[in-house]
Amino acid sequence: MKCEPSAYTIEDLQRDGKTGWEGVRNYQARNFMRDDMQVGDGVLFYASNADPSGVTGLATIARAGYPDPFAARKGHTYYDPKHTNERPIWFSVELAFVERFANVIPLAVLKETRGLDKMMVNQPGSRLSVQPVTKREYEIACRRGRG
DNA sequence: GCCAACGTTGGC
DNA sequence: GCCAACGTTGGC
Repeated sequence: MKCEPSAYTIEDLQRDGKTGWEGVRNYQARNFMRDDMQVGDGVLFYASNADPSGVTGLATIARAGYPDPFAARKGHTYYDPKHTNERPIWFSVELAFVERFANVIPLAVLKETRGLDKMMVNQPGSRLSVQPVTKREYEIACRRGRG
């Protein structure tokens, strides 16, 4: 799951312990959160538009997909008039902090790591803010992040 | 800050 | 339903 450091970081998550992941407004990313994420699933936390961009730590799914509360809040940045409580369009999950990597795994390192070549984030033009990761890729990334 | 890639919007 | 215009993402 990607986020720009100006919005939220792994340090913020460490401080908060838990956070709701609101504001995803892309249907494919929405589908991953709504349909595929289960409580206890592992999450690679990725800092985008960062220096360097890369995986900064680990989180876990603390609450599976539920309607994005801000999508129904008039006046909120994330408000969408087409979204209602009866017919929700946008979904959130809750993340819980797991671990902060001592060193960021920069994107360039992800790209050259054996076994991660098929990872979505390594495909050209891959902008989705929520992407699937295989168990194997997750484990390889963990090893890298822990040095 | 540039710009390529990509998603969304809206006129027709 | 096509597709040009436009907005956003995000690496560099």
